[in-house]
Amino acid sequence: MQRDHVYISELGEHVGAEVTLRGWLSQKRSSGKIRFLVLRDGTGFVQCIAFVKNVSPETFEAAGQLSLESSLVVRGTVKADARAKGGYEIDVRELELIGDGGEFPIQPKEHGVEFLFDNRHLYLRSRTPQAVLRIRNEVVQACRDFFYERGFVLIDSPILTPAACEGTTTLFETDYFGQQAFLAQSGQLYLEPACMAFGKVYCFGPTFRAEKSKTRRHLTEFWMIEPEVAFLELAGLLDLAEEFVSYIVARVLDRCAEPLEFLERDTSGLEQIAAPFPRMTYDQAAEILRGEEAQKRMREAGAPPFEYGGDLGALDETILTEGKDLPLAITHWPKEIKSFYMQPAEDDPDKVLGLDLLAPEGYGEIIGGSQRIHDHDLLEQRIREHDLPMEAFQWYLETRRYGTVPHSGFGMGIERVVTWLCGIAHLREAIPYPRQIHRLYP
RNA sequence: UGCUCAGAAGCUCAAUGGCGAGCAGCCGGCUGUUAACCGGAAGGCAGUGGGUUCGACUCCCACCUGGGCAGCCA
Repeated sequence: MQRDHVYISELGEHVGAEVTLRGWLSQKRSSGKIRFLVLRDGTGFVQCIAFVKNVSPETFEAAGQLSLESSLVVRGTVKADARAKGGYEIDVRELELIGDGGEFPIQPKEHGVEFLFDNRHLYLRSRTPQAVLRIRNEVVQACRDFFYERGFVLIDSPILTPAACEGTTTLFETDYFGQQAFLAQSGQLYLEPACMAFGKVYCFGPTFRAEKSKTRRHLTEFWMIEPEVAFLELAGLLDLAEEFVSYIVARVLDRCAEPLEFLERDTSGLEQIAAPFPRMTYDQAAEILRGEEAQKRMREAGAPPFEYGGDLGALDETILTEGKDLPLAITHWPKEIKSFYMQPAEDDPDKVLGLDLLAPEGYGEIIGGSQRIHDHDLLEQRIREHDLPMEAFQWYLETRRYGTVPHSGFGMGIERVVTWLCGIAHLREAIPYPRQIHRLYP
């Protein structure tokens, strides 16, 4: 493509030459005879210097008048300068204002959470969101590459779904031409039939949970990537999950050094990550959580004590993973606390072949999955036990009626992974426009 | 939904029951700044409603709005 301008990331190829840059004014400082304009164009930042003797009086005056976030065309000479961040500066010859920045609400200073997210559409221009969202971009691309390279076929699942798959309380309800419909909370039920057609499939899209969660680990709309594989059993699923996570981490370390550094992410732990990960059963985890040490921690934190048979709480997950570099896989869960479609363990029918993968450093669950029940009658029985509307599951049951095979899959929350890799505190930073119980704007 | 914290200038925050500052914006100064610096003017019915008091941003009650934590889960 023929261009008459260059990007900031390309400045190294143009040292000594006069170039045209296009972007936004991200910072400015001025003195009597010299003005510093920091330009941002999406590929980087560069400081442009307007010196009174090198530009016309009009241009010098204009450089002083510019407000933050004004869009600009800058013409000037590229100079290598040791004083410059990034190594280059622009000796400005000419400035052209495209759009005045006005009184830009986001200032180079601290702001409150509410203000920043009320202004998320403008906050995206700041460095921190850009670093996080670039890492998100890499995570998503790595996921797609991983599955593509291994012959998985992308099967997009519907977002508008007819009936409650796992109970309606956590689903957003909507009206579908007079019929009740729900926003999907998982593509899994649609992937299981698809894996009987393509063998290895995955879906990747937004999913919706109407839970009134108010924590740093929850969004009402988030992105989940879900593989589903025919003839795969729990052991193979563990291998797949570990290989998958290792691949993503390696890709981000390889290609996102700059944003990781900007976020001041200590990557020493991430660099250790490679399959296999430590694995334990629910019973083994319970053993640790019922230990003296763990119980004491829970009392001190005022957290509810762990009880055998129950799900893991946030502190439980932290106790199991803190100080560890590798994620932790937990399998063989009590069937009462897991979904109806999970395959029972052969040697212990009270346990199901579920898999949770906990990120290290207390970042919590990033993957949840299982081997699925492939026996028609057993699945039908489970649907009945869970008081689910049998008629809504007829098509799902048919996967088991016609040439059923053991199969397994999992879902990975993209924002959870991004939050962990970035080492940031809150999931809302990891998605461009977060949706939370108290946030539907912008 | 429960517990907890907080609502004051466009933004971020001080102040024993008797209203202040920084940043942004405006005016002016400075040839190397890195959230630049220096000077000046301007900017306020303190979330809403009630109560206590000579007097309430401050103490009490209710409500509203949001943050943090918990549960639920990715």
